[in-house]
Amino acid sequence: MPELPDVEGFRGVMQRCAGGRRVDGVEVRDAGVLRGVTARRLCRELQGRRFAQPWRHGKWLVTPSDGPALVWHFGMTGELLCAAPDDAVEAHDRLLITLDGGRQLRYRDRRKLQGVRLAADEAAVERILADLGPDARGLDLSRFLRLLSGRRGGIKSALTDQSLLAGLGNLLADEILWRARVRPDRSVRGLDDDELRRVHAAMGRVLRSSVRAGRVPARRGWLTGRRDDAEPVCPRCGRPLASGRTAGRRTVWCEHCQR
DNA sequence: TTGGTTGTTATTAT
DNA sequence: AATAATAACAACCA
Repeated sequence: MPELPDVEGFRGVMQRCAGGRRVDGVEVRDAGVLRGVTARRLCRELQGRRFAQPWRHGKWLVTPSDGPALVWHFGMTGELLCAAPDDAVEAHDRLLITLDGGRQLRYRDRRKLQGVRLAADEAAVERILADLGPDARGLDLSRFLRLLSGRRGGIKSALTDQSLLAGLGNLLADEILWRARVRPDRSVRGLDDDELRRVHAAMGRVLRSSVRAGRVPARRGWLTGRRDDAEPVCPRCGRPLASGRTAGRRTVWCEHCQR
């Protein structure tokens, strides 16, 4: 799941559940989600700390405290939940953080492709996020055009390159390009001004709706709502959708609508 | 059993 | 130097 909109949702969960709260207990149920920190040290460093305002960059969530910060990445299957401590713990709840005031933050992740890091200070956070481009949300047109100018290679691989701009994943990239009527395998250099503007405008609209929904919505009017159908058709023209591999990922597009 | 999956990273190739 | 392709990571589902 987690692309920019999902992580933005987790930021909200974090803020509502843990903002201003103190850590009363930490339970690591599966240390496989800890990156560069042992369960012992995580518990020791976090115990008694008070969470401050969480923030997001791309697909990363940073949750500072009056001590160290936690830096979260959700991989393909991670999520952050706010629970009551006596709610049943599920099989993939890997980390439980009990807060004062009677709530519990839970990191649930089936595949454990990413996880949680501990950053001692702001500089350590910056080091973790150092290779990311600017956040895709709120990127204005002129900055967007500047980022893409001189870029070789395909538009989809550019959009999903986190070091170029941060936050877009496979579903968002396909959705944006479908909306902009641009084929995913087009080279960036081959796109004219109008096409680039359309991609930027589609990015803005898709992100706005997706952030509101907390995910890329699988609505029937969206490509994302069709791509997993047995015989998917374009929501715009009704013709069968094409599917293949671009930038190493499954890619779905409409041969008729996207040029 | 095999293939596929919304994530990143390392390695190799172009 | 940049980009692209591939496998690996891990777990599950069809």
